[in-house]
Amino acid sequence: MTAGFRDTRPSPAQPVTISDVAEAAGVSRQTVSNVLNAPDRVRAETRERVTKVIADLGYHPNHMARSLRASSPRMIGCRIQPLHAETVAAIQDRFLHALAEAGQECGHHLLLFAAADVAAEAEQCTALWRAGAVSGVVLYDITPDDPRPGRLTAAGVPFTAFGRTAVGTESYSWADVDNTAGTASAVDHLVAAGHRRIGFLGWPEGSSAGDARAHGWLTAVDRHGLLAASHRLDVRGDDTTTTGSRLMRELLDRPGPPTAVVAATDTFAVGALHAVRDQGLRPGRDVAVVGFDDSPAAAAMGLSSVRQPIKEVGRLVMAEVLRLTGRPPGADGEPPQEPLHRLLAPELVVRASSAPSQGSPPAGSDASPLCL
Amino acid sequence: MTAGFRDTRPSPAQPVTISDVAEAAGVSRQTVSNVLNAPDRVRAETRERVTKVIADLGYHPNHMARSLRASSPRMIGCRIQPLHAETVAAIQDRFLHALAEAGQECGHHLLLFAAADVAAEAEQCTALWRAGAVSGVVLYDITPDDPRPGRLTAAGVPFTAFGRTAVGTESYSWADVDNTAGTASAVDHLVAAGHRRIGFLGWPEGSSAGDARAHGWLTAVDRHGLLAASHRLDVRGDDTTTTGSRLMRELLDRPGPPTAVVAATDTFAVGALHAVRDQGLRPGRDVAVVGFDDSPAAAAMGLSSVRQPIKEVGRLVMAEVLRLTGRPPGADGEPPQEPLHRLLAPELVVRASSAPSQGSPPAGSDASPLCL
DNA sequence: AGCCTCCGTGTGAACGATAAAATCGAGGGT
DNA sequence: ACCCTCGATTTTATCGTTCACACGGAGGCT
Repeated sequence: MTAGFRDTRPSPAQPVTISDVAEAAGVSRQTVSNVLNAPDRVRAETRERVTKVIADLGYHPNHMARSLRASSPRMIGCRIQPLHAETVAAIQDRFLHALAEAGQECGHHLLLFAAADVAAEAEQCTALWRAGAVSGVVLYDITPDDPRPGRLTAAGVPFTAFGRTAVGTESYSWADVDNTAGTASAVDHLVAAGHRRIGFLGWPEGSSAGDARAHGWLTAVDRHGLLAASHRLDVRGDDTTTTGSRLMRELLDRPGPPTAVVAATDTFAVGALHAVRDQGLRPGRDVAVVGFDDSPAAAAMGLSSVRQPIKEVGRLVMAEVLRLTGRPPGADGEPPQEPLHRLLAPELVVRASSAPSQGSPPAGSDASPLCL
Repeated sequence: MTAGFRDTRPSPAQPVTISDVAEAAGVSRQTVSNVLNAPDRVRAETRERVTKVIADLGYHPNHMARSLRASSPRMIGCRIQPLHAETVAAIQDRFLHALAEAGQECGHHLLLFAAADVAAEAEQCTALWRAGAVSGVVLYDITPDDPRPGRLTAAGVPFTAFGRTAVGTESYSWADVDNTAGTASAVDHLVAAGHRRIGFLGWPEGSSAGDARAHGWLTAVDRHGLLAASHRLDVRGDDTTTTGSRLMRELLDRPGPPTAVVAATDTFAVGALHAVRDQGLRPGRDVAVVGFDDSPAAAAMGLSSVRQPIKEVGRLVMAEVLRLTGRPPGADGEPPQEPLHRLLAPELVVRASSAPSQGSPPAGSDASPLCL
């Protein structure tokens, strides 16, 4: 049934405290504390003795006690969203992982909570902060008219956002991927490959990232003087492969069909690839496709895609929220800290779906053959 | 730059404590505490007065202080994995959300951390528990020879797993989806539809869920007396649509090709659907396909799929780990608690990819038309 | 009247850790 | 011999909350 009746000593029934260590080492509590927090104040000999006892007893400083004393919980709050779409999900996963990893390096952990909607999320954030359970919070998936930044600012909760609203972005800290530059670089790449009619597949207007991606496509097409040829090749729908397929078929059926498309997500792009092949066209040779997000599926299928530096965003956002919580801005006369506004450049990963003419790439190259 | 220079009162620079409330209400700390934790011990009149002051001052009990006093952090630890495959990711998202939601109902939160591998994860779990940062931990994505349950048991860390190892399952608490029953029900469904040669697409041996799904297919096929016709139709590879496609093509090229396949994941299944259509066959009519996980993609594409009751698993796992942490098993003479072993039945969601003969289903039915 | 009980409230201690201040001993300068 | 400094360590106080107990007054019972 259970392992053994009397454990040797690996799992102490009573957790070992700093006093236990002090007693065992023949010093006072504070000396043990100094060994851990200010080793230079302790004589080398004593330090070694205490360190050994700490290891022997398996002592770990109590997180709650430390947080209480420092009145800093060393926790960053973050909501986990229910599964909306596949794309969001994939990003959420990677973002949360990046946050957790970045926080861990400075001894901070992630406190995850669920909330029904953004209003409930803002309330939760405020409550958690007031209760001293988190020193700050992270927001993501920001919509243009998102109420969260405003409410948290009003409540005085330190936070940093991945993404930004349409207005008021100067008053809070955020980091965002330059979606506009992402789709623009995709267009540049396609133009350089000789394409002149370049379509766009994306969400309907109303999302922050989506609108920026559409805008990047539009301005880049215009900049290359291809607006007249391309501006009718802008189609929108919800983010599924099915819709991507349908939209692409529509485009190909038009009088002046595109020779290349930029998709707002890999999901759209995968759907588009199917549609291309359905029409008996060769993806990458007859019609080029570039996706967005560089999902595992893109790598597997040889789909060119714009890679978001999610890990970097996570690091930045975590670093910023920690900076904000470092010294509360309410403190005496201190000048209020300048909020962070950072736009990170995404990176276009070229694969077979948009560069078949590359010939046989060297082994291990990212431009793997298109196998659909 | 910043909103205002002197906030009216919404964000108190100094957090309001229980003593502040006590002073403002003209009672002692303990009375305020009683109002919150044992209202029946306080006279109604006093209770109302204190409650009002609490609301006015916006008092929230300090989480850290409460945890320290109770020596129970009301936190459950859980690792977040880096993105392995798409399938894992989708499940991870939903599982973490289910956990967070279930925990919230009893005032518990999720502490997320990153770890390079299972060994590091076990170490982190132990450290977090020793440090009193979590009252217990949750494991998931368990492999047959997973070292985590053993190590955590040895360290005395309360935990519950989503999934189980090959041996020793009786000594720890777990909940799992009955993967075997899932693929078996898919086979039953296909047999009922008249299929006799039923293939299987899955991972190579070595994963817990994967082996169980393969086993379910095999035993069900055998039970229906179709082993001879089907046993050579078992193909394996990594979990990508590309591989799914390739494997399906292989199956269809064989002498006695399958008229239906059961896939270990929706990813395999989506790939299989592509291959079917490539051969000029009609998915659902000529060749039936059933996936696993009921991902959003499956719903969108009309792919029949076995749905895992993730939400229910999350609730169960959270409830169990809270039960385990309720009273430490090390306490005096108390009989050790019986660990939980629970197998949850998945549910087959039939859609067009395996039941085209259903004709036009009533509007809103799950058996939506197959649009690939 | 005297004693016990019960109810509402207040006081002291403790949870485990750490910042700040006090203490102690050794050495150095005059 | 005295004072001073300096480094190593201990003592004291504190973070915000809750448990265990003490206290005082009202009421009932003998």
